[in-house]
Amino acid sequence: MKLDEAKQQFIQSWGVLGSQWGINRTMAQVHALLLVASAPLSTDNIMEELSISRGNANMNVRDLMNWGLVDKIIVQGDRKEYFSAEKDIWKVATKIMYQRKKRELDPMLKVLNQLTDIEGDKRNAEVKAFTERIDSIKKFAGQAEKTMDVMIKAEENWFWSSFLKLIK
Amino acid sequence: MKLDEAKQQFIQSWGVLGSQWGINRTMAQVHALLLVASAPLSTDNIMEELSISRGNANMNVRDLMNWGLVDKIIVQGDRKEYFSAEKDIWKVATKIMYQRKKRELDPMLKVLNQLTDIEGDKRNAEVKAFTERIDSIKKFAGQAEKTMDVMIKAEENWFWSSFLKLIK
DNA sequence: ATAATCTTTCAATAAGTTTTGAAAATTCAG
DNA sequence: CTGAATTTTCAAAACTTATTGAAAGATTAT
Repeated sequence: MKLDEAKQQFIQSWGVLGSQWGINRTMAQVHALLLVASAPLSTDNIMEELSISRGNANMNVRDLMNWGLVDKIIVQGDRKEYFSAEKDIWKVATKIMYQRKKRELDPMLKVLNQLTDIEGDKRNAEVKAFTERIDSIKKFAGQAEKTMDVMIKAEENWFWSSFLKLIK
Repeated sequence: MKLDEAKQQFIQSWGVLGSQWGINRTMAQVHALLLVASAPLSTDNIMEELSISRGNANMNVRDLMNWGLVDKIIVQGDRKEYFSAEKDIWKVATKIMYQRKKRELDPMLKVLNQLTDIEGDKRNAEVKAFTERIDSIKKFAGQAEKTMDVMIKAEENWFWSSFLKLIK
């Protein structure tokens, strides 16, 4: 396989994966493009490489910057802005984890916490069953949140080496 | 808050969360409904409670059964089928993890493995940079997969107690 | 076998999401 | 300040995914 072919392949596949992940397909493609680019790219480069509109390119690059996956690069004597992706895969993963935690876990805990204090007899079987179910979900979500926090803060080697020791 | 109100609240919120997760909103609502129901429900019950069509109810219940999150219950002397959700939250979580691994991680590894063997000089800086980047992603995804496999197979107490020891 | 009851399928439609492209806003050099 | 270059916004259009509901397919009681 030729290098350019492989890059194309990677970009397309990353896009498909992204959509299976609930991440916008174009955002995933822009990310992939910047990941395998040998130098920072401008909005025009991105538009051209992915055959997408200016608005689309701009929007997705900005989302990627908000996720902390892409940085803006200023080149002296050039009006255009250039963009470059974080290349350390552990950092990429923790940043994605952080976003998913924020979008998935945190709202869940928020909702669960609003669901305490049911009116009526606490000894009533129905009330008890419901409260206990919600509590077990809450407890679980709390543990998951702690785990993700640890992973997000962890240094790569520390985390994997400890984990592998643990599961051995 | 009244019990029925709290249940409604939980169902609606679980649905919203589901869609933020890339899980079909109705599927999440059906799941939530069955999670807090005090007895198994029929398709008609589900249609009524969630104000959805028969086709929709049927389809989502079947998806939930495929995920292993819901079981069909047969009641003697009743033609209708009833449905009941897995209540053990750890089992629910591992089943969801399994589906996500299948949809997200496995295809990623498949793609990455196709991207080896780039033609041309292996000492060429561009080729080298690309290959190394793909390899680091592959290595990472492989670790993540192993970790999820461990979690999916793990018994609840074993997993949390080990993990908490680790992060302490 | 027949009819009643229930489940499944699927084409049409509705709802939701992403993309475009042109206009508005911003930035910067002279 | 002016005007060229660039980025940002956003309403409309294209595309994608979910839902409906009626018809077809199963299943069971009589």
